[in-house]
Formats: sequence, structure tokens, C-alpha cells
Amino acid sequence: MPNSKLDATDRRLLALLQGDARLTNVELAEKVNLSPSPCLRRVRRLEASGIIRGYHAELDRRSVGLELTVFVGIKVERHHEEQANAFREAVVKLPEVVTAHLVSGESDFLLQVVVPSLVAYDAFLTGTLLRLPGVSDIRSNFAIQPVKEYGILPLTD
Amino acid sequence: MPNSKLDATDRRLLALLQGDARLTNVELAEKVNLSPSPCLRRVRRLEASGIIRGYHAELDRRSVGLELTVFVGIKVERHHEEQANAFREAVVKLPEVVTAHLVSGESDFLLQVVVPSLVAYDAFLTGTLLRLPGVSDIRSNFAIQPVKEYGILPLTD
DNA sequence: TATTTTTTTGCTATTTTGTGCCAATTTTAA
DNA sequence: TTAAAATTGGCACAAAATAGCAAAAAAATA
Repeated sequence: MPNSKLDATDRRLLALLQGDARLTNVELAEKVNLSPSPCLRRVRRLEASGIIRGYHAELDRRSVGLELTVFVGIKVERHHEEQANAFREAVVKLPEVVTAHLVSGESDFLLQVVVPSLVAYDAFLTGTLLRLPGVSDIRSNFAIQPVKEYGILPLTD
Repeated sequence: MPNSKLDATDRRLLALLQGDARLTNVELAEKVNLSPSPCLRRVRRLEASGIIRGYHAELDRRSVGLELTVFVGIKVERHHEEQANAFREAVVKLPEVVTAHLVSGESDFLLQVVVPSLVAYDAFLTGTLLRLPGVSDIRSNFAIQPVKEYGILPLTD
């Protein structure tokens, strides 16, 4: 099992790396009051244990031509476990789907879809989403304005 | 203005860095068939132009004790522009709110909230969310299972 | 098409960072 | 208090980042 309990220094490292994954080990070490070598060892341990799952560049969506973000609620027909699995597998493969969760409530799945334009979304909706296995209802909520993006996880103790 | 059009190499760099922000400049250079110095210069340019907004470590939520992810739809009373702004400002400050968007559709805002437990969510809901300025309705959708997390943006051309 | 201008590239030299090793220190447990 | 285990800091070496500069490529001009 992953978790071998995190001390305060580990949590500070995690918080720092969430905010800026390009911090130098030397910089990190200074910020947490350690010398570089134990600092690096801690980071490597966090990586190896799976607590740090990876490092990603955050892009400006508009700059790369992705003007539209849509939050999509989808209902799938129940009673068929297989169908739900087929749906999941299909969704994972779609590059336009940035995020997907099985959720409680009105919809069964909640997706975050990113496309260049409304026209592209229309094509994606009718050409792809509606044809996924078992889909019975789709509700599209268009992002009008981001209020908070890439919030870092609140690390407690 | 940011966008001075991206060539194929820039897009490959962006895709690679989305997937792994810790790639060495030397590794990056190899993957895009450039020598290290022009490669580094391109990355620096992408950073300076704001196309790359930052680099972040992705953490395993469970490992850091954040067992619950909730997608929250919130309606706020209309007619008061000020109130909507007050709401936005308040939301940005809440560490439990990882993501927030103004959206079209049934709800006005869609938040992603991360907390350690159901008890913590209850406290957050009644103690914080419901007391935000102008809130008239809240709908909570609990993430039961992640289907796709941290999908990288689909870079087109 | 030839020529000039601009942009981008690749190489080299220097500085900075990452990484493994080991002794010293601190922490934990008995 | 003592013994065992874990963690730390410093050192040395390897690797990477970075700046400068001349050559090559691309774009623009005539």
C-alpha cells in the first residue's frame, strides 16, 4: 500500500510541487529547510510511492485554439453493467474528453469536453457522444467564464 | 498579444510537456529532433508568451487523505451583478474548491470540491457554501469513480 | 530569380543542478 | 540509558541548463 504517512515536510513539498513542478531541487530544499540530498530523496520517495502521480504543463486553452469548454452530463441505460463498461472504455479514448467521472445524482457521468468551437462541439456531440454505447440523455453546460482553474489540492494533516 | 502561431514542433513540445513536465531539455530535444539549445529557446518562448501557464505536480488524492470529490452546481440570485462578483471572489479563496466555472444551463456555477470525507463535505456545505453571497440553490454530485483524470488537451493545428 | 534581411539552428564554454556515497546526527524503541 | 533504525548533510562526479556566437535556413524584397 502506498501511504507510509506524510510528515509536515512532505506536505510542504507536495504543496510546493503542485504550485510549481519546475522548482529546482536546490530551491525546494531551501524552502523546506533541508539540504538538497535529503530533499531529493523525499521527492523521489513521493514519486515512487505513487503519491506524486506525474508532472504536467498547464496550457492556456485559448492560445492553443481550444475556445470552448463544456461540462457534459450523460445518462446511460441501466441494467447493463457491460454497457456501462463499454461506455467508460470509449470515453477514455476520446481526446476531447479531458476529464470524466461516474457520479451520483441526475446524470450518471460528468465529462469535461474541450473543443475549438461551437461547430466542433456540435460535430462531437452528434457524431461521437450521442453514438456512444448506452447513452440515453445528454445535457451540455457551456463554460462561460473560468472562475478558478487548476486549483491546487488542499493538503490537510 | 500572446499568439504568434505555433508550428508542428511547438505543438509537439506542448503535447510532451503536458504529459511529462519533468522531461529534461535534452530528452525533449531528442524527441522533437532538435539540438538542446533551440529546443530550450522554444520552451522559454512558450512560457514567456503565456501559452505554457505553469507546471504542476499531479497528486493522488486518496494518498493525501482527500477521499471525496464533489461536483457542485450552484444557482445565485440574478439581478445583482455585485453579488455575482462577490460570489466569485469568495469562491476563489476557498481551498476546497479546486475548479470553478460560470456556466450556461441549469446552474450558474459549477464547482469541483475536494474534501477528506462526507462529514467534511457536510461541514463545508452548510458552514461555507450555503453562506456565500447570493446562493439560492445547491446541487451536489458525488464522484463515485474517476473514469479519466488529467486528460491532456487535444492539440489541433 | 538573385539578394538582402530576418529567423532559427547547432556548437562550445561555463555555471548550475542532479545524484550516489558515507559518516554524523537525530529519532525511535527497548 | 542504550541499541537499532531512520534521516540528514557534505562531498565528488555526472548530467543538464544556459549564454554567446557563427553558420544555415527561411522569408522578404526588389
